[in-house]
Amino acid sequence: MTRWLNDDEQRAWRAFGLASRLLTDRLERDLLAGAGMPPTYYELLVLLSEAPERTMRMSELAHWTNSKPSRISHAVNKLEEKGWVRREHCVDDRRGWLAVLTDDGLAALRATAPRHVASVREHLIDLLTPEQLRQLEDISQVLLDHLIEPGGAQ
Amino acid sequence: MTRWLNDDEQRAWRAFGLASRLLTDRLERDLLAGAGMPPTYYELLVLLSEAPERTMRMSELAHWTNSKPSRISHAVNKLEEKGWVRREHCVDDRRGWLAVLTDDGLAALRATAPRHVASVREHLIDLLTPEQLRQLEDISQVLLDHLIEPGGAQ
DNA sequence: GGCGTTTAGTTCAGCGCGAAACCATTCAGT
DNA sequence: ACTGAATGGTTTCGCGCTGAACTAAACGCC
Repeated sequence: MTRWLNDDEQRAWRAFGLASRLLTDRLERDLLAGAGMPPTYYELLVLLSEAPERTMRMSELAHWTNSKPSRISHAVNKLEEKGWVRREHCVDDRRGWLAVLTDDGLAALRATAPRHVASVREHLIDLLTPEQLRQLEDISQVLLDHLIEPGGAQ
Repeated sequence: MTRWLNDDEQRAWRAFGLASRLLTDRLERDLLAGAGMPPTYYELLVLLSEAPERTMRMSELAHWTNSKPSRISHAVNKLEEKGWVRREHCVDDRRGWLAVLTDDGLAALRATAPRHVASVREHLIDLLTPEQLRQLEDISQVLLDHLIEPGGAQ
């Protein structure tokens, strides 16, 4: 009844599972060592830095990071403590809050980015041929089309 | 000075990063719903079930899961509470402990496996062509050769 | 044999996260 | 205008994990 994995499938799945876990761990360690923050926080700073006015609604941050509101709330708290982000009341909807990237936050991001990019290069990009990189993108896109929830994350 | 990512690299990296995170999350949710345990615990049961006498040293478990001793210690505690694993003193080295998969543990694993395999199929294997699956394995292997620490996990 | 060093494993404090309960504001239907 | 439902965020609690400090047993070397 159960369609078990054959040898090829087994090997591919195990290799992929382990590789993506190790890569994630490694990038996390590098970023933590270099920037004192986890990748998820870094991602928030990147999003804010690319947004108009360096500002985003909490719910937008949750949406674009495919995560739950509570995570954003926790994260923005921590980033606020570090002085990298500040909250502002939302004018047109008094339930909402805006997260604003501060100058210090932008500086921290700029100081960190080179090391992070170098890490991504070292442990992923530069290991693969351009052809493999294209294959990886195609494969990832297939997974994303399947996995992304229609309305984004809640 | 910094070699920034070009567009192709950027897209590949972002797609891969997000896809592997979403896949991990999804498999975790499925497994948690179906078996009441996180994937990491499941992995331990699998390892034990394949080991001679359904038995392994704590340090071996740590080695093969590429993880730290403290994680194994916590995990085996929890699995012991559930009655799926029990500890036995190691005879030839009285510092060490053996983790033994109980009959209940094996039963729990067997009851869970089909749903887990179905989940892996649904969200990964069956989405890809055999060609893509082979590419994914090759790519993963490149990463593993680079990332695996010579002596296993520390 | 005795003593410092290494090794196996546990414990404790703290982190990032999710689920669920909760509060405040806004919206929809009448 | 009023009331019930939906929405935006926060808070509390518990989980799995890590790093560091710690205990106990084994090893190396004289």
